Amino acid sequence: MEKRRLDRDDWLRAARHALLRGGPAAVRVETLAAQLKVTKGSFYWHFRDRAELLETILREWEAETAQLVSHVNAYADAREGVTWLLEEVGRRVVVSERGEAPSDAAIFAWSAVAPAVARRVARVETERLEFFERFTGSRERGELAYLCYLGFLDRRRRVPGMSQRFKAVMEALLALVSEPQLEREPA
Amino acid sequence: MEKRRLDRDDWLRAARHALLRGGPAAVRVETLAAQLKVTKGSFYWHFRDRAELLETILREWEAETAQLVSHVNAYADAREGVTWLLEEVGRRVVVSERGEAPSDAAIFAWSAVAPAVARRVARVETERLEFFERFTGSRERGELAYLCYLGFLDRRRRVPGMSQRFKAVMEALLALVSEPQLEREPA
DNA sequence: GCCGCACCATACGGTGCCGTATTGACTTCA
DNA sequence: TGAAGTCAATACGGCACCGTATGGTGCGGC
Repeated sequence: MEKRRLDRDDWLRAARHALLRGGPAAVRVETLAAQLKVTKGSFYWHFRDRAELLETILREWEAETAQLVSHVNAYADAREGVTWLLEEVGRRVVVSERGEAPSDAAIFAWSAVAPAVARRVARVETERLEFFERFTGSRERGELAYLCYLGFLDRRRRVPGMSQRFKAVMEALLALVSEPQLEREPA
Repeated sequence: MEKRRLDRDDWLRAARHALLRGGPAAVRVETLAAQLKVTKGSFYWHFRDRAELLETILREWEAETAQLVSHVNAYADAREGVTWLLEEVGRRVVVSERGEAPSDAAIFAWSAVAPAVARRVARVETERLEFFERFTGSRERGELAYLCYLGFLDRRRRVPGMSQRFKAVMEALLALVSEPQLEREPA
């Protein structure tokens, strides 16, 4: 039944899932081993130690998100880029819940309790913010849009079925930040 | 030097701070004891166990936030309520970093890794959302505004000095969601 | 058919943490 | 002064986890 031997990626999948659900503290070698129905003898074959496992997950995320940014920046028309981005991120929001890919939500929650991770996450975020700034034509609105995305990731964990609303919420958001700012009435 | 004897609230302060910085996994009896320069013999005088400590923090937060909501709802004019709210929350954002009061940021990060906490947080959030809905006159914009607040709490952890920008960011946000939605152009 | 490699099991020492039990010390007030 | 109450130190058993050391097992190649 099932596969008998595991590879490095089986461990990574399990670890990503644990990280998403319970944070870094839940990524424990012996617990993962139990879930995978092997002993930790297997783990220490594929990884030097627990730190290497976590570091690998973080690096994967950095690579994936960097690729995403560079891809969306390749669009001449920012609006087209956003359309593609929404589609793509919408997909990832789903697959990452299974541990198939690194997840923004997991990494952000992790960064909240690990300053070293927070610094690396912040570096990635500047690229994202620059994109949103260009898209909305305003540093201020770009930031607000991004904060909204962050809030969605957070709140989604508390609201079952919110993942399905991703596209709808994001489109409402873009409609808001794309509107030209109205003039303040002089009196 | 300093105070010699501790009371329950000394432990709570330390625990809130640890929760904010490192999440629930960082709230450890012996670690807190070391920080407070006593042994855990003291802790188990003031609390039945670790669970009671965490439960107390959560309850305090629930009580504080409920009070906040009911106070802001007492304003006949929602705009006045928001003005007060911003002032008040801006204050708390600062004091909570010292552990003096329960912090939204700490609780939310906690709820990300503890489903039982997430359920209780979600309950509180419906009240908040209802207020923002009334204020913005739109369920959609109210939600977006709240998501933005959540995002701010998250991102603030990665950006030193962002707390100072709280008021500015929130005012930009309110300006955005208060604007009457423009009509979609028919063609 | 057996050799070697890739993967896993077993067993161990070490550490950090929880919670209990017991004793000690300092304070308050009769 | 002495008894009761409050807070803290010490010492212990237990568990979960990390990482290591070493032995076991199946499978491809020769």
